Amino acid sequence: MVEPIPIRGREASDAGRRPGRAPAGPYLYAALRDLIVRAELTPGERLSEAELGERLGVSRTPIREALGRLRDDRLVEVRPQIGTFVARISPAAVADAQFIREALECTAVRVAAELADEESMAQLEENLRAQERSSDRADIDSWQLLDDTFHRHLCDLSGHPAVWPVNERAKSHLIRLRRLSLSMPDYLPTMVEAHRAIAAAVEQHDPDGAEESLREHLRDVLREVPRIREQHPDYFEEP
Amino acid sequence: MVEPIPIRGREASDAGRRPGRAPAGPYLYAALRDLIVRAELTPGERLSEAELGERLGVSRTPIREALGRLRDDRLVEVRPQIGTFVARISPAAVADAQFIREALECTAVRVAAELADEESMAQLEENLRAQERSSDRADIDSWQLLDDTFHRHLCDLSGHPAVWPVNERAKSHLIRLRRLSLSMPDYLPTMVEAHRAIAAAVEQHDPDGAEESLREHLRDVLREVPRIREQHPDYFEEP
DNA sequence: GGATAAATACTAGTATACAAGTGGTCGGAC
DNA sequence: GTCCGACCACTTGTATACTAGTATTTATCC
Repeated sequence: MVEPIPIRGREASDAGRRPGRAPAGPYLYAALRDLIVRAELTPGERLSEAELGERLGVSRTPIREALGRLRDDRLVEVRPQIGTFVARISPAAVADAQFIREALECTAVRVAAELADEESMAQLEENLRAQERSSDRADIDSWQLLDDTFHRHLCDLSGHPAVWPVNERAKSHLIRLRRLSLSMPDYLPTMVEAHRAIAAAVEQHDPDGAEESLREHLRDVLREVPRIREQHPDYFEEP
Repeated sequence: MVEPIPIRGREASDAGRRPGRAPAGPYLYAALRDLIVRAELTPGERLSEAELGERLGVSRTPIREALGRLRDDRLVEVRPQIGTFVARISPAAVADAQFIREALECTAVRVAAELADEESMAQLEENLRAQERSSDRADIDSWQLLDDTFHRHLCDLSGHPAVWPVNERAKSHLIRLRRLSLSMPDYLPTMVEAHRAIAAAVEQHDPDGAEESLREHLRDVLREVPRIREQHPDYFEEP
């Protein structure tokens, strides 16, 4: 798993109290979320606050905080007295997340297409070039970060920064699926191409085109679900 | 404030350990959220984990959990070492919440208008009648609950139950404004009328009409902002 | 009386101990 | 060999004590 982290709080050793540490909770949340999204903590896997705390070099307290937020994201299920489990993929939850994501991102991208200017387009273009480089290197990790950033840019272009955090948390299930689908060959270039089509519509101040391209792109991951389910049946909830 | 609550955990007295209590966190979250929404905890007011815990008869631990979630909702601001404050109303946050709410609810109501059947319409009708009774009695508290339920029904009619919790949390700021606006006379009947128009469009399987009515209704609260700001300038963030 | 430094009270973040409940294992009875 | 009950290990939820940092108050000096 991961190493002990520089955080506020009492350290096991007394070797120098370094002031001004950030609270551990948000960091732990992001780290655990990443492990779940990348299926390093696999769906159905049991987590233990005590064990996670030991491995990450903190007490249970900030672990609980992180797990609480992950529970809000429906990425973990907490069963009192029994344990905490990485949530299995539920088709219903996936459909819900897809609905929410489409509602938020497609509404945002329409506004983005109206408001786009040279500076924002330059930002998107830079991201797309970086995506291409990651795609050329078949670097899935960095590509997924850039994918996320691309979508974030689109949302931010709407002028409503709060959209992204809401969207980000609501689409957690989809990100897991996306990551599992990225293992498949020749997938990254297709994704980059789709992103380019969206950016072109935004640049041309075409809300309808942007929305259509984005919706098509967002629905792409759903087409992979049966294949993913075949490869990883235990990742999915029992019917 | 509120009374001590029946919860799991060690009680100050040893008078009978009653098993099977629900965790306190969710209850505390809802209770504090309600107090904030109703402006009993006023914008800018300082909260103390220790004091809240004392008043509510629990330790700081579940209070921290509830405050953490309220922070996620942007209803409180946590300043380490200094204190926790009820968030003031920020016009930018209001605009963001409005955007998200419209995206989610207007998308959902379009689907609801397609899927509506007799049973769901009966449910909405029952809620509307209850709203009228509350309006006749000028009972703001019960009306607001019914208002929320009405909107929840609309979201649930989309077939995506996860929309409501996401929407509910994202629109926290708006609910505060709505509550402040409800103090104004003759407001409730106008709200009920708007709800009726939305329900009629849903019944007539008219997605465009439903969306338009709902959007108009949702934007109504924004028109009250200048007046609310005049009455309660200290509730608002400094520019 | 005003300015400055030290002391104090308070805070959130965290670690640790305690309590209630669950599930698994083991031993005894049939 | 199977079933049942007791016991134990483990869990999450919670309370309490500790830590680092901030703001206010108090004491001292000019």
